[in-house]
Amino acid sequence: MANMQEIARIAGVSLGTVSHVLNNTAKVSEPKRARVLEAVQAAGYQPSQLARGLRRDTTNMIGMVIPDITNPFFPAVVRGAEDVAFSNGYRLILCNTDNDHSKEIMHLNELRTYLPAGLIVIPSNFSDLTTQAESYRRAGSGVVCIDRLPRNWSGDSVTADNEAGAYDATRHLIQLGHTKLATITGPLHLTNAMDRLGGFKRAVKEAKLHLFPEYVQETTFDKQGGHAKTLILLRLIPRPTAIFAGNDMIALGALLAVREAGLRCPEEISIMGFDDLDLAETTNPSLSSVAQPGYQLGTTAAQILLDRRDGDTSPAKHIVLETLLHLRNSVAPPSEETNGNSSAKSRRGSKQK
Amino acid sequence: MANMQEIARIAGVSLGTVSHVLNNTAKVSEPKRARVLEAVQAAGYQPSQLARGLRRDTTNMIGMVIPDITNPFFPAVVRGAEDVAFSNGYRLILCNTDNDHSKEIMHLNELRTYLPAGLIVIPSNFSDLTTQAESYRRAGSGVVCIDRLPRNWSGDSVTADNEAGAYDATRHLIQLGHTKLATITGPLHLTNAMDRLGGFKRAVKEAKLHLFPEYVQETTFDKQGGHAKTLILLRLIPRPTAIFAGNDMIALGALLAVREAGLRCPEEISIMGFDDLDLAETTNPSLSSVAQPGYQLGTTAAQILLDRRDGDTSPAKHIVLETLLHLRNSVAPPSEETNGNSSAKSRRGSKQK
DNA sequence: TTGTAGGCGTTATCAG
DNA sequence: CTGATAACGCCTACAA
Repeated sequence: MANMQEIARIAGVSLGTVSHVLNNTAKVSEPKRARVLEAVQAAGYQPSQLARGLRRDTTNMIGMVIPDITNPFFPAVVRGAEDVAFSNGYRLILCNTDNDHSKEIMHLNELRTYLPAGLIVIPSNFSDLTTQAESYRRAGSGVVCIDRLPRNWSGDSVTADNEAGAYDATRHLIQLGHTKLATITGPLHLTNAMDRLGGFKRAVKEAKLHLFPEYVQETTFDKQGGHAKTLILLRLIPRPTAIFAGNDMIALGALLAVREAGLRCPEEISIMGFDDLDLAETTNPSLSSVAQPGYQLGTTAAQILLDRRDGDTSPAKHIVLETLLHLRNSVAPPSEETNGNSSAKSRRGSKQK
Repeated sequence: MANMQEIARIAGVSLGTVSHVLNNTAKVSEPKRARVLEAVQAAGYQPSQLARGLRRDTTNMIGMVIPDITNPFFPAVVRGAEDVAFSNGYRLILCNTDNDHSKEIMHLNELRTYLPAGLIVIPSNFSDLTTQAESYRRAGSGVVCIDRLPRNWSGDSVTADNEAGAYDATRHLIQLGHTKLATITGPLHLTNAMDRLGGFKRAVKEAKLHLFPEYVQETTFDKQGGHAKTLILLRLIPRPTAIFAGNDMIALGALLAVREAGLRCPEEISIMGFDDLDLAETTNPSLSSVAQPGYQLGTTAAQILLDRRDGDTSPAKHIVLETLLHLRNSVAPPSEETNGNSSAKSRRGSKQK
């Protein structure tokens, strides 16, 4: 590859001048300017990002650390971040942590040596990233946590309104007449799982419904977990008539388990998901779910990073994006038999909807 | 961040010595060695990848250029590449092209200035990447094309056996007794779409079935395309009894269109997909599909890159991974009425399966 | 075995 | 306005 020296030679100017026209860092006479640009064009010259980064003490890379790109919720987030990054001249380095904190630390440590413009992190765990973030901040690059937050996180963050989303979804189930509501949560050391449980509980409490401890099952955010915990719920007496799943993968597992158990959804049991993945509309029955703006999670985070880089030194931002209840066919009012002990009143209430 | 100079000072040795123990590039006496290591530990030192790359003329980054991470087939590919890369100390820079060739060129040009160890590309288009690849090769880094190939590609490649996969799937439909087979292909300037059409045609021809030109519809690799083209196919007389979709997204659109048209799948029309995405098992009916090893596509490509970097100068590799027909509920023998003009013989044949 | 010094391609400072 | 020149942090001859 041609370098600046070469361009300078071709254009018949000094190396410094080339740099000046490339970076608009000083006025250069029109004729020389033109000659430089021409030489750049002719040689197909592109400045070495490596050398530039070394010299400027920062690069145009943004580190993106996520649990697993294979999890269907994350691609949209990554894409959002990449779109904003790319259109501003930044590139993404993608790292999967598999929710393994040691892997996360490795990535964080090494990424720093690239002097990235910033970092977008979906924390793998209950881990405390404060130290790491501090070290990034000292190096002049920001860190934004999204989707879920590490313990004691005081830096910039972008999350969905998990609590409100869960509350809305649960309330909807209650308004349909359900009184025996169960939930299968994600790992409760993750703030999003915890917040969703919080919203669920608030709605249940507000409706003055009794919540059996066994009606709250914790598992991993995947199909297997949803499947296993649903089988447990279905064996309970009284059996719940509605399950609020911590995310769509769990809901999918629940759907499978319900079918295996010979029950019909939504007639005998309602299932509500969270995330509103594409698959929600193609399952059978299609899945009602709380839609969360994954793409915007990514764009917002990237934008914050760029703003910070442009000198925004305002206090830490904690952006919370709204969710939206997307109703499909996996929820319905409880049937007479399955809801035997609920009052006629509440059932009538559900009919009004 | 501490640098080597600092470590040298702490350990009371010279900068060169630090480098030597870090890279095992010369024998260093045990006491000094220990002191260096200790200093490294204490300071939490990590070498600057930027400086190292500049000096070594290559970095531990691998550029990965794909159409769109949001397309459900690609995350597995990316993950495969990342896993092999990561476990060998390499990192991935992810770039989305949206099948836009100019965007692809931009990425390719800029990525080069990072001096990446190599490039994994899912070509966006019918574009000729030979020039680009040549320039990478001159810079000492390899380029591997996967999933589909650019025109005239003579470098390393990893693809699924699209032709054979499509052939197997079509043959299966034929063996079930279908004689009126249609296909909805992806963009035919993409080699994978073209190869799948090739396999389809080979099976049809081999069975001596007539193929109406209208039975071959070309569209984009997405749900909308599948939906629109299916509506066209359903209006045809005679109406096809089986549709081989170029990928699962198209198949999904087909499923939707069939349902909208008031037809039943698979009773009145069979649908076969390609990719075997996760969603294939949750659709209604679940989707029969040709499974293609996305994850392996990624791992294999990354491995080739690493082998090349380790000095493998053998001729260009063209690795073709096998596909596997995954049968579910969206295909069935044609019914009497819909297949009125097929011979009793062929139908009997299908019953034997 | 250890240290010194040159240079990778840029940017930025500072004279001219 | 323009051109030297000194870093940025590291690797690697080469010398000692």
